[in-house]
Amino acid sequence: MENSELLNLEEFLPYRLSVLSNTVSRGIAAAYVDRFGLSIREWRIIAVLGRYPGLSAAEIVKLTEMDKVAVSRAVTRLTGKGRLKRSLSVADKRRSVLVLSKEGKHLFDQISPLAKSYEERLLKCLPREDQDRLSEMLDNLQKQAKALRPPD
Amino acid sequence: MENSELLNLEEFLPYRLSVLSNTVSRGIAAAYVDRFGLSIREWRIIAVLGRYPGLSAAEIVKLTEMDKVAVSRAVTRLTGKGRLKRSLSVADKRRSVLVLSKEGKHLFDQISPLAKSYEERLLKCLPREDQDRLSEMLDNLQKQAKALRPPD
DNA sequence: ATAAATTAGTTACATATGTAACCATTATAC
DNA sequence: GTATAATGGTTACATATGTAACTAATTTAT
Repeated sequence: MENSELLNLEEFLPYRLSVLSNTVSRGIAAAYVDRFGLSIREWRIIAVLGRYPGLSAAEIVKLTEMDKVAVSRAVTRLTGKGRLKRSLSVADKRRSVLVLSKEGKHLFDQISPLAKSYEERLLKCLPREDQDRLSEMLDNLQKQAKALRPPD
Repeated sequence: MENSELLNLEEFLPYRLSVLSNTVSRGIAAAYVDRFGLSIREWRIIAVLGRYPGLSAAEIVKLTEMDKVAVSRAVTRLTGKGRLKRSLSVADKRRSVLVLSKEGKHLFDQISPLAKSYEERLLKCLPREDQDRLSEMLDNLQKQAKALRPPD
């Protein structure tokens, strides 16, 4: 066995992405989980609906790459807490139509600046041109990762 | 409220990192989870011990940013399945000394090339110089994210 | 030398998660 | 038009997970 075939975890991109993503997600979560009683996934749904009101659960799944059961459950919880309003599409009675309630919007308005502030501080470690380049690379990687993924 | 303060999820780095990391992790997991009966976290521990035999659980925690309970449990499972050998440090009887068993090594040898092959295919979407630059950026981001994280 | 604090690791509990099976509705095939 | 397939979403089950409380060993302070 060639040593070069063995994995060096510290240089392994998937591993580094995972570690970074966990560190970052927890860093942001620290700013809202306790304060607003919102899980990371719930916040993600608030955030996506804040941007795109009226999405269905399936559309949230596509946008966020979250599991559809996870979305269903988070939506149920958020609706139960009055942070989301759920109705059925007239055109297709299977589809839900999801929008933030007044309270949900308020949450979105409060957490958005916290999240953006975190991002800003995080990106301070990169020069502006690197930031743009990173953004492009992440787009490309995401497309490639999706292409490599076996069909469900 | 200025619109610029509101979050645009698609441009939000933490979100994009999370989505990418999930897509990638699942993409690789598809190659080993069913085939070798190994969870993502178990594989991560195999991988890190393949590289650094003799680590303690706490050292694995530091290296991987995994939760210490998660590590403890994965180690217990792996030991139970005969994929890991656990002994106690002579110098400090609290510390475990963890090494791959023969079977664990075999797993590491089998999965490493699969993982590396995935990484190679993933990185094909970036020119070589971008790859190097990405690597640097991820290092910087990781350091920054750790610095921003509130102390435990 | 001993009490208090720290560290390594595990356990118990409540909650979260993934998989598969399941309705209900809509689309497709014939 | 009816049977079949596909889609949106939920539920049930087994497992996985995070938090906090815990034991045991070691270190630090006095």
